[in-house]
Amino acid sequence: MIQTPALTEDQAPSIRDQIVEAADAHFSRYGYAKTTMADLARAIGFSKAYIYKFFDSKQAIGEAICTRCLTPQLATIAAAVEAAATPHEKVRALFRTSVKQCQEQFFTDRQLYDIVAFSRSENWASSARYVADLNALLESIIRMGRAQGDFERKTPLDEVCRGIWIAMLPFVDPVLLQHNLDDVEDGLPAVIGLILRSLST
Amino acid sequence: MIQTPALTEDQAPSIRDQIVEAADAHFSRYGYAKTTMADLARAIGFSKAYIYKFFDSKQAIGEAICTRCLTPQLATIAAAVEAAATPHEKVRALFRTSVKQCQEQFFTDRQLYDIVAFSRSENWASSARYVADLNALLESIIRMGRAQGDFERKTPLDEVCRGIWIAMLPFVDPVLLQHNLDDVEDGLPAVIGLILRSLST
DNA sequence: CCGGTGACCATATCGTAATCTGGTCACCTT
DNA sequence: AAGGTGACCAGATTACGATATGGTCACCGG
Repeated sequence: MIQTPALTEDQAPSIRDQIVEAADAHFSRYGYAKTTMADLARAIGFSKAYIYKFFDSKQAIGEAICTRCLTPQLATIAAAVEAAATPHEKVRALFRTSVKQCQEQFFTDRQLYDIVAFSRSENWASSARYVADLNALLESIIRMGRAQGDFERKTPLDEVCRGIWIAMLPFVDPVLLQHNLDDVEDGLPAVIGLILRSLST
Repeated sequence: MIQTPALTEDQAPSIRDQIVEAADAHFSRYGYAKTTMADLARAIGFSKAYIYKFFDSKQAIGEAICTRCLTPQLATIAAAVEAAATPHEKVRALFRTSVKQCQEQFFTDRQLYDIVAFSRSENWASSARYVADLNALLESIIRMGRAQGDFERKTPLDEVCRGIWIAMLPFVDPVLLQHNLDDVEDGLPAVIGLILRSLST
């Protein structure tokens, strides 16, 4: 199956890509709500109706933008986890960089942060994937930690992951993080410490 | 200093009490926002201005109602903690009954629940006291658990309490609890278990 | 002085008519 | 058929005057 046209070396960007690019620019400048489909259409020089040949809805475009934000964040987190030596350190790295990424986006790209937060609160597919991936990563770390004998093994794996995720919610959920920004400095280490102690044998 | 008039056995309720009573009735029927000071005034048969001789603001009345809700809840929680045998059980009792109280109020007195939630989100004195009291209770339990050798003692007490509180936020904060009602059944035991494991030696 | 109030003000809230926006569809052009 | 569009619609949103509300104050009667 041919994946892309791939006719020329630096081919003209596909219409779809143009839409995403325009959406990124507009969303990050004016926000999701205040950007209209007409704005996007004008930006790419086609009619509004044409956009619907590539995206089912405005939300679908929003999800694409979210994925665009979230994918590199996930990669950074995965890299940090990779770089950490012990399972303990990996758990710490997972949550510390996860929160740091969120915070950074909050201060540099407030508009996009709001979209991501909204996406999370509405449980869009883009956010659902991100959450699922983070949880899978967490689970794999705990599995490894158990295999190496660093973590306790009595509690059901699912329950442990569930508990950790909920405990981290105030920092890991963008909507909640907004209200807890001041608590990150002191509170985050406290919760991570709590989690690490709960995992220890 | 004389605390109450205390002239007759079942004396006429003080104006202040009448106001609180009327507020309780109106708030729980129509909600905080839709109850006007004029409504309250009419209910007690005095003028609106007169209410301000007893309360500085509508919010002050709201706080009185919150305290009225929260005080018995706190008593119930304290009793449950008292009844529990071990520090482990006391921690479990603290959070289980705390959440149960919230849930019950949510289903039986939705309007009042909303006021309490609002009070919490705005950090009114009524809620601040409740939170402070719960935290003090938690701290005393952990102190006892440490003294008895049931809980680990390395981690600073403050940090432990802080971490536990934040981890429980999704269930202990009325605003968040609303969005997590479905997660209580599975999630709450998971988080409490997590906390208990983190406390163990 | 104590118990109590009507009239008043700035702001919040509401009702609603006008406008805007997401989304659809028949249809056009090449 | 493939690429593309204007015109249209129901419901969301806005603008804004009218109304309602929290709060204050000078003042009244005994």
